[in-house]
Amino acid sequence: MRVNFSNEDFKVGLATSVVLYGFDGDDLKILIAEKVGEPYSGAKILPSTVVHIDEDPEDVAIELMRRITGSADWPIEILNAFAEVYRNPSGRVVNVAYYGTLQLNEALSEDLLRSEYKWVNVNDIPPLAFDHNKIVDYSRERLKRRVKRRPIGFSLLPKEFTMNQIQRLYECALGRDLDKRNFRRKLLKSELLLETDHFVRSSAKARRPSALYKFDEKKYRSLTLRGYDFVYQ
Amino acid sequence: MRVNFSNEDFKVGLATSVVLYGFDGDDLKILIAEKVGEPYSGAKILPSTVVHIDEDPEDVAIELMRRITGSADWPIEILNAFAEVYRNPSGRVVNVAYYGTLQLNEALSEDLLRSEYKWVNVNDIPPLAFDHNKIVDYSRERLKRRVKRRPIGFSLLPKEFTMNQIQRLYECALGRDLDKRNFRRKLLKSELLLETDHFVRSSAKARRPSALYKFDEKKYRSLTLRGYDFVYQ
DNA sequence: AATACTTAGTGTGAAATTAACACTAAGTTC
DNA sequence: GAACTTAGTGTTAATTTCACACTAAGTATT
Repeated sequence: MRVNFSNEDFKVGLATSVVLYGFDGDDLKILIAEKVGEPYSGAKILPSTVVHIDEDPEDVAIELMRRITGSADWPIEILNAFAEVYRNPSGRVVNVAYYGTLQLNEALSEDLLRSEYKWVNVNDIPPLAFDHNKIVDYSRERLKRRVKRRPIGFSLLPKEFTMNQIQRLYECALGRDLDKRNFRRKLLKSELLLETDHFVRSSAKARRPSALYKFDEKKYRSLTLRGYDFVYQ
Repeated sequence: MRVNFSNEDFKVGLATSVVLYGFDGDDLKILIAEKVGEPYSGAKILPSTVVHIDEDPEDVAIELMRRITGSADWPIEILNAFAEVYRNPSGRVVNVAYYGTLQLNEALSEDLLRSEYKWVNVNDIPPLAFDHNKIVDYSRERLKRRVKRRPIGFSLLPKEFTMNQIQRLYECALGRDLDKRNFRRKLLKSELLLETDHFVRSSAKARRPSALYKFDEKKYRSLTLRGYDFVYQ
């Protein structure tokens, strides 16, 4: 079998986009940017950047995430190559897309307030340039599957969280309501959660404070590495 | 956000490789080719080809499959982009890989005997050039997941097949033994199988012939389209 | 015709998991 | 201390999963 490239074949450009998920306690959100410069100036897009000829798309995606969020330590995973022939006036571009999950804390929110990035509810994604809506849809399917099989949700939660928060996160990711009692039972049985002795008021109106949990990092890591069936089909 | 390409960035080559799965009744196999021409002449590789600047990798992969097997109608699915920076002396190449499942019938086997392609047992894959072993591993994981969630296995079986054959296929794909009684029960309950009134002898020594089943195409298609939880976690 | 041989095909019960369901507990505010 | 709001808790029935071993059918051999 012969696989011969001619000079004409080396004219593709590489880009990477990242779908960055955050959870504010009520809703699952992703980061959207506004494009500057032609083509599609002013259009909404996923955070994206060029991958230069000597770069690994994953490294570039991680660096992009660091530039946006200030940290490169959020988990990131490849989604796919989006390689359809679409017209970008400058030439053909293949997009290697990633998705990541991060803890949407206040500091991060404030930093981003003064930036070109906006958190958008996943149920309310505007039309995006290129095929970026396709990438978002793809990442949501992936997140849904991951959440079912692995305790990946934790990377979206703050260090300490209430049962209601994590349940709400699962509901957002899966797109359906879950039974409170069954959810708690299932989660506690996994033994991934550690009770803390902290409590919070969930809202101004709330009377009884709710207990805060954190997760058992060691157990979490070992379960994340090997393929463990977590909660919810 | 600014995403600017310079001319220097449009120097990537695109290739596609396909992992084509076949099942001969006993073992799950994939097609391996031998590379002609530098680099890596003589090395084993996945069936691969250049994607020209104006082509969609999926179309190219389908055409490649047609060239090899004589038919473009086998199901094919994208795996991923394998985009690490590895040295191909002619330039940087990003590989968009696919996997497909086909019915390994006798006609096809004979055609391929006189070709450069060889069926290789999935448990016995030789070292391949580039990062093709990585692609194969990735495709096996994918197949494993698919087989668990969808009745995808059928595309690997002949029109009519025995319970033992389909069980063996599942065992190969999942890499573990399954209980005969439980397997049959589960599969029959799915109502995807139609009994035929045909029988075969499974081997020369076998005495009692086994019943042949086919699958209910309509039901199969509807279950394949929506996300249906099939057999085996 | 009887026997031996080989693979096909079948059922049951225990254990675990899932799913549905509604009330009491705790703490705050008025 | 009463009212309010959200937190937190148990049980039961239905379903699914898993482990396990014998009989049935047809062919070949004598």
